[in-house]
This record gives sequence, C-alpha cells and structure tokens, in this order.
Amino acid sequence: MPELPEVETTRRGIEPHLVGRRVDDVVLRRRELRWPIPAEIKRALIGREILATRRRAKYLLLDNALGSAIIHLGMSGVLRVLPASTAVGRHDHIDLQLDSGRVLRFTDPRRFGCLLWQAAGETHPLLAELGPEPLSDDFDGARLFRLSRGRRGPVKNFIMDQATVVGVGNIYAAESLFRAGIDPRRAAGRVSLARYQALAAAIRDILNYAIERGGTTLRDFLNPDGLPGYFEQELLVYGREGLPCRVCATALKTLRLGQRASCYCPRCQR
DNA sequence: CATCGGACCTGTTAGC
DNA sequence: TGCTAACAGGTCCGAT
Repeated sequence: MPELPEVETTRRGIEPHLVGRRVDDVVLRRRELRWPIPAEIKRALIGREILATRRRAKYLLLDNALGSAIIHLGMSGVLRVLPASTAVGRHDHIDLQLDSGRVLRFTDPRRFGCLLWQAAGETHPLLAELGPEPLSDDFDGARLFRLSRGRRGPVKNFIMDQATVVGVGNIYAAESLFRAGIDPRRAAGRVSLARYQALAAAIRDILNYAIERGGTTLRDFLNPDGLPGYFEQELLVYGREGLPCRVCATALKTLRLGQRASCYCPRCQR
C-alpha cells in the first residue's frame, strides 16, 4: 500500500505520539522480515527518548540520541499507535512500548517490510544510494533529462527507480505519466527536456496532493488514526483498465512493464 | 553499466 | 460453494 504519500501520512499520524516519549520495551514477535531485525535494536531503543521522526524516500526514521530506527512498510506494512492492551494479531510483528501506556505496532502480512538501525552519523547502505526527494529543490525535469540520456528502458521503470527519484511507486508513476501525457513504454532516453519538466511537475503535484488527501486507500490502507486515505477516488488511470479516460473517454489499456501492471490512455499518452 | 527476471510472503479476488 | 491461479502498494540481487 505505501508509496511516499502513505509513508508521509503515517509519519504525520504517529509523530505526535512518539516525540518526547521514552521507549520502555521492544517486543519482537518475528525477527525475520525482509531482513533480520538487528540484534542491537533493543539496546539502542530501550530506555531512550524518541527525539524526532523523519522520512527518507519510503523509509521512516525514528531518531534518538544514539541513532535511528529505520522502518520500511514494504507492500503491506502498517504502523499504528494503540493502547498497550490492544489484542495482538497474527501479523503484528513488532511493538515499541512507550511510556505513555501506548504501543507503536508494526503489522505486515507479507513481511516485505523491515526494521533496521543506523548509528548516529552513519548512513545505512540501503539509504546511501537513494536519489533526491521529489518534493525538494534537488528534483527537477533537468535532472530526469540528464540521467535518462542513453537509457533504453521504459520511462515508467526509470521514474520508479529509487536512484532516479525516490518515493514514486506503481500508482503514482502511472498517474504522473498520464498527467504529463507520456506513454509509459517510451524509452526514457527519448523523452524531451520539456516533457520531463512536465513530468517532474506532475510527480510533485500529485504527491503533494495525495499527502493532503491522506494517501491512497487500496484495500485496507488506513492511516494511523484509523481513517482511510481519500485519494483513490481521484485516480485517473491506476486500476481503471477498460474504463473511459477521464479526459478523452477512450477506453484505458493495461500493459505489463517489469512485472507491474501499467494502466494508460492510448490516446492521451504518447 | 543498463536491463531483465526471480525472489521474498500472505491475503484477496477472479475464474472455472 | 470450493478450489486454483493470478495478482497486489516494494525493491534487492544476480544473471545477462
């Protein structure tokens, strides 16, 4: 469920319950997630105050004086703040028990998510090679243009590559390409600067708007307050195969790029 | 290097 | 109604 807007929505939802709270215990019910939870995690977290929450790409970081817990939600991960007495479910893998009497609970049926640790001043290898944040000044169409020269792969794969720009997953890639009028199959190296500028603007606008709307609701995504995101109703192409394009009424098509479904308008996107 | 496919794992849904 | 297969928001890694 989580692309950048969902991760940011989660961060904003949990932050007020975490900052200034001390972690009294860390309960690990399953250590084998995408990667094993590092052995030092308890020592690093227990007894210390959470000083800040941050987001880098689709990773959430919880900072204390020693460093940062790094959480990725994978495909199906959810973080919620709950009363400590809340019954534990089958896929509730991690609890951070807080001195407020609540727990930060990580639930992840598919276990593609992770909990890692980086000491203060260090950068975890997984975070080291990431591209710029799409909502920062480091990201623009000129960068996309420059990076894409000579690339023969589809532009959709190119913008979903976290080394190009972070946070753009399958949904928002499809949506932003539609908004920019670019066929997702087009070779990345054959998109003009002007069109990359339109694409960069589309990515920025869509992500900002989706964050405002509390993320996308697909299946059971709930933000940490238990409320659904409201962006789904406004998706223009994702999941709309066969339905009329909202701009030109042509039936939308789906193709497969790099194992991922890609819905697009054969008329609006070239 | 860039690109592609497989792998990780479970739950839901479409189709027979 | 039940069973099976396909598919789902991510992304690393190894082979080509």
